[in-house]
Amino acid sequence: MTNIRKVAELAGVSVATVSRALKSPDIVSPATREKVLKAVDQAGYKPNLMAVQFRSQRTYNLVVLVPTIANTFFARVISGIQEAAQERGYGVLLCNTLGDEAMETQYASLVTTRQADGVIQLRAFNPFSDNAFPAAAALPMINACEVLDDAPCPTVKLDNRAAAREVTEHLIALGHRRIGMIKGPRRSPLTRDRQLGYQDALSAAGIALDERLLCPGDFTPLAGYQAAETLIALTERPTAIFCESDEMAIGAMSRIKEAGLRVPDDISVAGFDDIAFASYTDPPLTTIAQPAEAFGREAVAMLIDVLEGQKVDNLVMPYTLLTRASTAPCRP
Amino acid sequence: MTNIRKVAELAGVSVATVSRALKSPDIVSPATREKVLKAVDQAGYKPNLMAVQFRSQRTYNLVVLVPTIANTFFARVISGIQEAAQERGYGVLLCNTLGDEAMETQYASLVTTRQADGVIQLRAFNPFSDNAFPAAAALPMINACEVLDDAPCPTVKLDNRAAAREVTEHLIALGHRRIGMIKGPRRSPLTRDRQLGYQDALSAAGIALDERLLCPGDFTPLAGYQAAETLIALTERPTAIFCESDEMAIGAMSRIKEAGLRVPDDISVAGFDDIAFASYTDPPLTTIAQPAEAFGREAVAMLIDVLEGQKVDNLVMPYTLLTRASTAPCRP
DNA sequence: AAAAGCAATGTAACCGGTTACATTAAGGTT
DNA sequence: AACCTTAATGTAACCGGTTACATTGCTTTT
Repeated sequence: MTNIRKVAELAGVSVATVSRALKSPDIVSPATREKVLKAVDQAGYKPNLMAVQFRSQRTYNLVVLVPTIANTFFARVISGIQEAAQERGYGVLLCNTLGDEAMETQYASLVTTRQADGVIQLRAFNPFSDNAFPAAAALPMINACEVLDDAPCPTVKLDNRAAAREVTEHLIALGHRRIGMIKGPRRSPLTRDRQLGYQDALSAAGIALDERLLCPGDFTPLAGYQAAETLIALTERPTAIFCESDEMAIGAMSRIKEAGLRVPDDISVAGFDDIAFASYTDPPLTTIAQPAEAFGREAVAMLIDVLEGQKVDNLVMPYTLLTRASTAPCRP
Repeated sequence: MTNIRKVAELAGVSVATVSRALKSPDIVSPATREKVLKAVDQAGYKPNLMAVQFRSQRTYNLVVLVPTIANTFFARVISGIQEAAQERGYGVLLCNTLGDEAMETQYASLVTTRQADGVIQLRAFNPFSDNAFPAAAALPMINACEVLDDAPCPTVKLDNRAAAREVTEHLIALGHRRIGMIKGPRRSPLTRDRQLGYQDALSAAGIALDERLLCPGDFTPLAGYQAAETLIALTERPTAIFCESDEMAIGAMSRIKEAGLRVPDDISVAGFDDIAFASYTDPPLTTIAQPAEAFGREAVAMLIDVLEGQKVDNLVMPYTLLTRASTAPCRP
């Protein structure tokens, strides 16, 4: 394989000169530069980036820990990450963790073994919390989307509590008073915040919290389907359901219709995320739009700032309530 | 940072012995091994894998070129790739190409610059076709899912022609004779094969091909929505529509209902891929199930075989027609 | 007992770049 | 003309592992 020494030989200069001609063209004479470039061309020389990286101790790779790539919201976040990383000359090492903490820890350790420069964690878990890592060293990481309360690093998130409150207020404004909620995984701070927002709206409207209206889920259509089954089986069934993800909302609508009920006539349904399918469901889904790609882009920008030693502040992203046909006035 | 020399010093042995104690424990004496392991532990030593990779000229990274990660079918394929790669000790460098050939070429060149060992291309394009690459060298690559006719590498694909024929035969068996088709991008061999299968079924049933029933699309819900608009505006509108992807089928169903028509009563709809939402649409979608994760796993296995110098054969994956409620007998 | 064989370990070259430092040559100053 | 400055280039150390080859010391063979 052609290396820098072959090129140097071909051009009749030293390897240092070749390196300089390519990296800092301004400090070699035009004539030499010309010679070197010709030799590079002739030899079909491409620098062995592994050697470059090894020398500089930078890989220009970022590890991304994603709970599940099958969720279209995360797919969009990853799109944003990938785009921004590419622009800045970084590669993206993807890890679909499925919430497996051992796997997250293992991938995060790519940073300590120098196969990656930093980590973007999209789940509320500190992959460096394992004993294997030196507690002292703050390893380069950004926690985005689903954020730890005591994250050991900068974070990018949504004001989930405010967003959930806004959806719930929308349903209350439509006259609903029995509002079910299909939640995310129990231990997630994201789920807790959204439930708090839901409760904020209820208590502001003077509606008592009914625990039976709260169903756990895991963000999949199946979970939404099953939770809806529970909710419509209640003796006093809800007239509206707020789902913590569009995927669950789609599952819930499917079950509601299967029971012979209509959306929104019998039950209004609201989701969260505004995935691509949200405007193509029947009826189109009322939901909270999150700037998914921007989440990814910002996380990359912040991580690179961290890697470059700059000070980085936490970021809160904006959201929008999109009112579509799946929510309508309550008909008693 | 602690390196192998520090460990050697601490253990009172040479660096070579440390290296051997870790890599081939059987060729050092038990006593020495013990000493070395203790020193490793004490120093908190982790090998710098960048150095290892540099030395061995293997990165244990695979580049994956995916047309769009936002498509849930590809998200599943990537899951499979990631899982298999992880098991075999490889990382996955993801590139969401959006069909941009320059980007694909750029990422593929990571192989020539030794930042990755091989490429899995999920689109019908040879990223090494650029002049920048030496034509002679067959670079390690697998072409999966959407496969080139003259792929310069092993391939994993579906028998798209047979699958499309089976869907179309299913519709014909239900009595449909005017069957619309919402296709993929014009130049894709995958689209061509599926159209051929569609035509095979038609001609076997003695139905003449009507060009007006063929609409191009790009696999997104929006494309399906728009194509359906065109189809239902025809003076003699189709009684069934075969979509080349579930995402388009979902868009199409949305437009059909918007027009006040019912699925399947007025128009049957069939998709392709069996994405997670396919069973939660209203009505649930008849479709072709593809083993998406298996595609990914097989591609990884094949690529690693290639990297290890083994001979690799092309692979054809199985499919299944899933008959759901979106297709029903034709009512004239 | 000398020779041969072998296990365990050490020495140092090596991978392919980058870069601190040394050297050379050319131009400018007094 | 001697001295200084600066630009251009060369030399070689360096990053952190791996491994071919050399060395040492012990055991076995004849």
